Amino acid sequence: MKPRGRGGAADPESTRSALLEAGTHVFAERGFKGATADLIARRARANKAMINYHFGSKKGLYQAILTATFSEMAARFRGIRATDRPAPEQLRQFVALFAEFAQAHPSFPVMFIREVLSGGEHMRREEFVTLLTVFTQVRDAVEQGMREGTLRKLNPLLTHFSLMGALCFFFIVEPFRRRAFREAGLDVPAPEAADFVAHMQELVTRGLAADAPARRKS
Amino acid sequence: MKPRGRGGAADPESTRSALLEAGTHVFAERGFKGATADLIARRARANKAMINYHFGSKKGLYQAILTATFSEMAARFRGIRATDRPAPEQLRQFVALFAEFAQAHPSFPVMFIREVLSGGEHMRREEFVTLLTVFTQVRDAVEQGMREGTLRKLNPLLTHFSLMGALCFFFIVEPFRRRAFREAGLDVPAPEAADFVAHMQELVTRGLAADAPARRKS
DNA sequence: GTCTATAGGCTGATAGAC
DNA sequence: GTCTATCAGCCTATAGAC
Repeated sequence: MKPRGRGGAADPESTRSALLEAGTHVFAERGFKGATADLIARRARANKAMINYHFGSKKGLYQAILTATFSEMAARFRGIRATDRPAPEQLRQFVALFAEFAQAHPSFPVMFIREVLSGGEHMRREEFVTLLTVFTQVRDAVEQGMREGTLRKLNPLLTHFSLMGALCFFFIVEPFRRRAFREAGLDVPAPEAADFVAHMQELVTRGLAADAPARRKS
Repeated sequence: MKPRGRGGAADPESTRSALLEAGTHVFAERGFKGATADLIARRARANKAMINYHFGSKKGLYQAILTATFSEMAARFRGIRATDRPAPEQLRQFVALFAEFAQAHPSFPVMFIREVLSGGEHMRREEFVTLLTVFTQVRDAVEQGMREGTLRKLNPLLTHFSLMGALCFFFIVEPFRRRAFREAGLDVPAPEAADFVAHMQELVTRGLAADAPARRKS
C-alpha cells in the first residue's frame, strides 16, 4: 500500500474511490459545470482520462456520487421510522439525523440544493426514487402523528419542505454568512450546528403539536 | 414606440432594461456561469456586445440585477418593521411579504440561493450590506418580542435562518419537486404558495411564542 | 448605440503509447 | 489501468464598421 496525500490513491482499484472523494468535494464546491475534470483528477492524484475510464464521463462520476450519498441518507431515515416512537419524537430525530449526516458529509446539502436549483438536471430516475424515500418517511411520521393525536392537522409535504429547507439552508449558508457579516462590518458569532438542531427541535415540538384537549368539555 | 415580443426593446435607452429583464431570467435559470452572454442578448433581442457596452461585463450586468432586487426586498422589510405591531405579528408579515415578493420576482430566491452556494462569489460589499438589512429587521423584531414578552428566548440568527431557509426552499423547489414525483411515479398535488404561507405563519406563531405565564404563581 | 467578426482561453472526451 | 497529447467545441470580451 503506497501512502499518498489526502484523497490520493495508488493501487489499481482505489483510483476509483479517490475520484469519488475528489469529485464529491469539487462538485460541491463549484457545481457540475464549474467542476472541471482536470481539477477533480488532480485532487485525486490521477488523470482526466481516468474519469472517463472508470465512470464513462464526468456526468457518470457525478451520478455515482449522488446515488451513494442519497442511498445512505435514505437508509438512515428508514431506520428512524422503524423505531415505533411517537411521531413528534421521530420528527425530532429526523432533525438530529439530518444535521449529523450533513456534518459527516458536508457536500450532501450543497449538492442536493444545486440539483434542486437545476430541476434535477443531472439526475436519473434512480436518484429521484432514492431521494423520495426521505420524503415518504417524513410523510408517514406526520400521518402517524395525526392519527395518534400527537400532531395537529398538517400538510405532510409542506411540513417536509419547511424542515428540509431550514436544515439545508443552515448547512450551506456558513461561508456566505461569514463573508456577508465581514463585508458589512457586522459581528455575529458563528452559529453552532448543535444550537440549530435544538432550535429546530423546539420549533417542531411546539409548532406542530396537537392542541391540548379542552379541559373537561364534552 | 416599436413594439417587440416579450422583454425586447428597440428605442435607444430601453436596450438596457431589456438586458436587465433578460439577465434576471437567464441568470436565475442557469446560474452565472451557465448563462451565456449570447443567450441573454438574444432574449433581450439585442446583441452580446451590448452587455459589455451597457454594463462593462457579464458580471456587471449580474451585479446590477442583484442590487436592484435586494434593495427592493430590503426596503419592504423595513416597511413592516416600521409599523409598531407586536413582534409575532411582524414575523407573520415577514413570511407573507417574502412569499409575495418571491411570487412577483421568481428569480429572487433562486439567485439568492445560488449566491449562497458560491459564498457570494459575484457580490460586492454593496450587495452584502443591502442584504444584511433583511436580517437586521428580523433580528430587531425578535429582540423586541423577547422584551415585550411575546416571544420566548430565541437566537435571532437561528430564527432568521430557519425562516429564510424554509421560505427560499419552497420557492425554488417546485420544478424539482414536479420532476421528482413524476419520475418516481408518486402523485402529490402541487403545493400552493398561500398554503405554505399559512403553514409557516402557524409554525412561527405556535413555535416561537412565549410560554403562557404559570397561572397564579409568584 | 448597435452590430459582425474574431481573437484568445478553457474544457470534455478520446486516441494511442506504455 | 494509467498517462500524454490533441481535437473540436464553446465562451467572453473586444476591435472596428456603420
